[in-house]
Amino acid sequence: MRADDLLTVGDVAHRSGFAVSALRFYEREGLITATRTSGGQRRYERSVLRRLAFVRAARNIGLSLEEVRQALDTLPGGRTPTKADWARLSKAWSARLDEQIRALRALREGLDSCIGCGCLSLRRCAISNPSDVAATRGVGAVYLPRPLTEEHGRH
Amino acid sequence: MRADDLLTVGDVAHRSGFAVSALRFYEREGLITATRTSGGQRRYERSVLRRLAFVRAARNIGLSLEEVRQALDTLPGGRTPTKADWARLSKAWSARLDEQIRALRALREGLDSCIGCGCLSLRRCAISNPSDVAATRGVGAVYLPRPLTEEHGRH
DNA sequence: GTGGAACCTGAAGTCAACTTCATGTCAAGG
DNA sequence: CCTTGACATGAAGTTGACTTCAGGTTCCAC
Repeated sequence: MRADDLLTVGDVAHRSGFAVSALRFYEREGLITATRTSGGQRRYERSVLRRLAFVRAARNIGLSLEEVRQALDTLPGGRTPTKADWARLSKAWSARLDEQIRALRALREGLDSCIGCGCLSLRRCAISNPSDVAATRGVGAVYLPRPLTEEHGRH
Repeated sequence: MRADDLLTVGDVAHRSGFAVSALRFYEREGLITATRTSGGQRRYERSVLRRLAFVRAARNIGLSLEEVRQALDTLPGGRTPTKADWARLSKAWSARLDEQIRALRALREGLDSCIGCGCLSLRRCAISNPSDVAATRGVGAVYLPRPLTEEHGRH
């Protein structure tokens, strides 16, 4: 960290928990931006940390990078995102999580009714037929998040 | 379908909802087996359908193919699996689903407490720190299933 | 006995989200 | 000034779960 309050990739990696390679990747994908030194090295504003916190949170909820990018794009260009911005975005996540939980419960419900019956029929078993599960609830695609990783904790 | 009750790949693909290419892949991976005609074409026993129902169900729960393979390997070699066999295998899923639901709820809980607060801090926010969420509940790795796909319905 | 759908194989491609590599440049403490 | 750790780049590799491709073979209803 240096006198002016710009951060190097190393700083940002350390403080965000993302690998340097991931930061470069995110930049290519348009999720974050950086200024450059005269020598071409990246320098980040402090606000990138919040943006990255957003990215991590969204990824944990199960959004793809593309979705994260789109969400970030709806943030007002110039100014720092406000609480209202954050609330708007996280509200959508809430519904998404509800949906995910609902889908899992439906699956669990089906499992309970299947355990011991040994049905596992391609036609009848709800566990083997998740699209039916979703369909009977009148919902379209059901998205569940990728596995939560542990890799990013204290280190 | 032919007189003897062996099924062709096409039959199995049609009735299981898996693509022919997936069936060949599963065979290479040791999830299913097939006999061959004198000409080298695959012929499946009817029981492969139940096995595939298991695969689909397990995948929906969120197991990797490797895990599915291991589970299937515990099935008794010679005889046809009984209901009890299938029940034993699917019983473990219940805990797994519970764990997944629990993890999602923890996430959702954190989200609720975050909405509107705009915290999104890398250090403080539970949504940005799922490993903490998992840790405080005293559980190890938290696995969530891959997205449920719709592709497999009527067609 | 034949036409054509269905089948065969190994190799390569796909997708997401990154990581790793090879090779070369920058920055700053001593 | 110089060393050396941090940084730069584009290209290629990784993983899981398949799909697609190219080029040939089999099956079986007519």
